[in-house]
Amino acid sequence: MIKEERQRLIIEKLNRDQKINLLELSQLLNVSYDSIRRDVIELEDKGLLKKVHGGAVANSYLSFKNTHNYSADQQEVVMLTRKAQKLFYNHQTILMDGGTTNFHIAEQFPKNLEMTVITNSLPLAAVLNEHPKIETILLGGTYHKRYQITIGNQVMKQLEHIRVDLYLMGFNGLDPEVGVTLRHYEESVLKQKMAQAAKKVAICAITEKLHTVETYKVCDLQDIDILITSLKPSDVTLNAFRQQGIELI
Amino acid sequence: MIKEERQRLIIEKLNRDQKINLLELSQLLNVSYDSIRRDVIELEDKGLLKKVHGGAVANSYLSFKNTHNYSADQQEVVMLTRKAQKLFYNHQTILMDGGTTNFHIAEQFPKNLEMTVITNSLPLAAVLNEHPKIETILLGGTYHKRYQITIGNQVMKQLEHIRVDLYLMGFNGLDPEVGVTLRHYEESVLKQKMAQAAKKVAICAITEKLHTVETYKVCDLQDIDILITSLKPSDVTLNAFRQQGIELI
DNA sequence: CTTTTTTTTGCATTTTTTTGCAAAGAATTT
DNA sequence: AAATTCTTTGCAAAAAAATGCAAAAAAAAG
Repeated sequence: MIKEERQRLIIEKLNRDQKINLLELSQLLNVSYDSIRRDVIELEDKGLLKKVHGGAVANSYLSFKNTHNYSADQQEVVMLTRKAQKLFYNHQTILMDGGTTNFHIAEQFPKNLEMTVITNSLPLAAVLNEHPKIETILLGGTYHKRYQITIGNQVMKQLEHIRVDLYLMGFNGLDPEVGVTLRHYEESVLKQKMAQAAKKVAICAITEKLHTVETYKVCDLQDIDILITSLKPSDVTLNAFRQQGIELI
Repeated sequence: MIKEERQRLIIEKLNRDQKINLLELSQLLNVSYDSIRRDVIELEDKGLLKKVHGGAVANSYLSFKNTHNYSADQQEVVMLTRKAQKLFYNHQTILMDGGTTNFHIAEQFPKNLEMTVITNSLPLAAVLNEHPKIETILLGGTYHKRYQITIGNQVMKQLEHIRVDLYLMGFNGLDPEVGVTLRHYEESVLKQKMAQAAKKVAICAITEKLHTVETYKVCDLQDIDILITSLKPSDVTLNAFRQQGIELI
């Protein structure tokens, strides 16, 4: 039995039962315990499950948001959020705003990461509850019910007193010509201010958002320092970004 | 059976029954009492439930609203939150902090109530999502994971620029002699500031909290303007409050 | 078709985690 | 205040994980 087949079976069983037991599985598939364990390690690296003592569980096992319907895009998001983890290390202070991508990145922070996160997103603050070593600071302001973030003058004011190592910017569209664009005006202004408060600006772009242009412009390409993408380094699309001296991950 | 599976089953049972008993559960799952207890401790650390003597109860607002078998306490809360609705009318600006009582009061706001609510509680902001005509303003600051509120200097600063019609204060203990007391120091200071920012201060006290004294004092009885209680107006306990000119509901 | 290189696999050893137990200490009830 | 019930703590046995190593299998190179 080849490795790929085993791993496929593991994922299938995991989807059925929501959990697997290593010993049981090794007997079922008639391979050594170690092989199964190594398979599970690989699958965890791919972000397809979560390893626990004695077995593995589906990724969203104990979380509130297991209602998230995983689409075809999901695979790319998982990969991107895993890549994004390279940006974070202990004793940093970072700024993160709303958006599902940022939410997923925060979800995957290592449990022992010691960091300060400043945000205007309530779901983000909620998810950071799971990370005891992360200090969360919430920017106060008018609460926007749909996006579940705070916006407005008060947020802007607080940003004036803030200087962070990194700003992880959520956005709607990214285009080599136009720059970063957004659907919501108030947010676009806010994000400009946030970018000014950070030493470096990073964005995490699923392929779908590349070459997309929305109504309100946030900033030019040159204002971005780091781009996380799932495209291969050889992809011609990335040349424009490279010319601007943007670090690619 | 792996730990994660047990923990999932605990959470599931908890969501069904609203409470669990450790001994019963250890027999049901056929593991030692200690294992269950350790699971419950872990789950409490993750904020998924609250440990009590001999068992655990569902943690928050997330679940206990859709249950029908309210305990005696809960029935009182329901009655009190109904009474509290008299305090609110259109075009007011009110200040509300954290705590389950305030949460339940906000839940029961009429859907057409037009009001501005300023709060430092994330669950409160979340529940006000259901009330389209209420404008929510969130006070920013350091996020306290356990209480799910913002605290600290930044909150204090924002309060300096605020003047509201009513402050609905959450608290732990109320005593005619000592005044209003709290378990958490930082919060007690914050509440003092909040009281100063309001024209009137109201508190909503279940009978259990009357004559309870906690570690940190927030304010004297005379700083309270309105008390919502389920005691009958004839109750002698209330005389002390009446003498201070506190309006009783 | 060999030989070399790489990958995969199973096994033994060490290290870590989990688990159940018992005794001591708190809290709750009677 | 005594009795009961539950918690906490330390400990040791058991279970599982990580690590290093060598044989087997597969892939690549010659």
